[in-house]
Amino acid sequence: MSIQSRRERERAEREKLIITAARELAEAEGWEAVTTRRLAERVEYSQPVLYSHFKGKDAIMAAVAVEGCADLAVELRAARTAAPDARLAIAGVSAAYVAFADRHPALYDVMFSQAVPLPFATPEAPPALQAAFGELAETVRPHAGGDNLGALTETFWAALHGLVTLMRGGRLPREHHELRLGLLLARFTG
Amino acid sequence: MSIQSRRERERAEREKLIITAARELAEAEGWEAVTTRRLAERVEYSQPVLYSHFKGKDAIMAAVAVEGCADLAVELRAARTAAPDARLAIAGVSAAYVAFADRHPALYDVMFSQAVPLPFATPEAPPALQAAFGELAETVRPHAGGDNLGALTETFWAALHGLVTLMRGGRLPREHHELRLGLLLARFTG
DNA sequence: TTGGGACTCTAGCAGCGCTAGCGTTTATCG
DNA sequence: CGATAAACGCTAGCGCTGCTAGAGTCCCAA
Repeated sequence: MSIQSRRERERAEREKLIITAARELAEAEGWEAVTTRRLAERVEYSQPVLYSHFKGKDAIMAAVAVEGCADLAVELRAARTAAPDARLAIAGVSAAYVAFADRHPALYDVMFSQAVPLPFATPEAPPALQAAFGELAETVRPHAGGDNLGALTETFWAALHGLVTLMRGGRLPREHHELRLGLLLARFTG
Repeated sequence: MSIQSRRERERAEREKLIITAARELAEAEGWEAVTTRRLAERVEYSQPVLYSHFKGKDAIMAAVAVEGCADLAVELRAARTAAPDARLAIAGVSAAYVAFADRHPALYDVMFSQAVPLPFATPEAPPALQAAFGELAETVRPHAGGDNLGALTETFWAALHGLVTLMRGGRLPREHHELRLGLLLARFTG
């Protein structure tokens, strides 16, 4: 029994190693630089080993995305609980969200922009993902009034996401970012 | 003189043919199906001909994106001018925007999501792109109050873009779409 | 008619995601 | 302890990608 469990543990460690290596490579050089060959070389195994852990490159990206969601949830929670009132909370959480996307562009992309094989808007979505959304919802709640909290949170999230992605794609000028964020907050804290 | 101009005209026609073929292929099967080989076969020329017109696949995508912007501008203008008042105008334009993204997902992606070699948020941006943004700005203007029109338009656009992309990426449930759009409009038409 | 230049083609490079099948290493059982 | 079988990771290779060098053809001007 102990031998088998040791092998399972080693397998799990290697899987974690693959995910971490993929994330580091992506964050350092972007996802286009994450090839199965480079990834295999980095974890010091041959290419086919990757496929004994994951169905394909997409699945590796999905695993990285889940990790990213957990990290984001932690940061959003910290920003929310550190704020003295609801108004500063939504401002702080928004700033934290944008800062996360800015600090981890490749991670953010795989979480929310790229197509990855993950269930998102369903009860089967990864808990880390639901946790991140939950933090946003708790932040929005005091400003919801009579509106549907879930839908309002989704709308606010979408606005943040749009600001982040359009700016990073060069579609919006960086210089007015703070102004835009302020306008958005004004419209959602009315 | 006439011979040279004929050749230039034929060259321009072929370039247009390439762009149209790329767009049709992308709209029918997505950008991952648009390979230089398939595209060359479709226009009945060899691969290298593509590179005598465009620097690379990215440049072809950029040309398609510009075409898409022109189309979008036309549709937004139609929706805006058909509305009887400012409130219905912003609702109609928003609906037209979302409908455009829904009908032309590949086109929308290359315009606003994918990385393409185009100047966006600068005076050198393609006129078609500025026209599309201008339509949005004219729609937002009556609701701007004392706020900076450009920044407010950018913010509203970002919100629409976020709703569209998160929904199409499976991050937002489709069923609450109308509700979310309504909440957004309520917040921006105060 | 002929020389020269513009133009398009064939063929190929390096790299991609992914996998079949071989060889070694490892655990189990007589 | 020694033989057997299975688990495992490797090498090698497939079909594809974007892109390009260089050969060959065609057309226009003198």
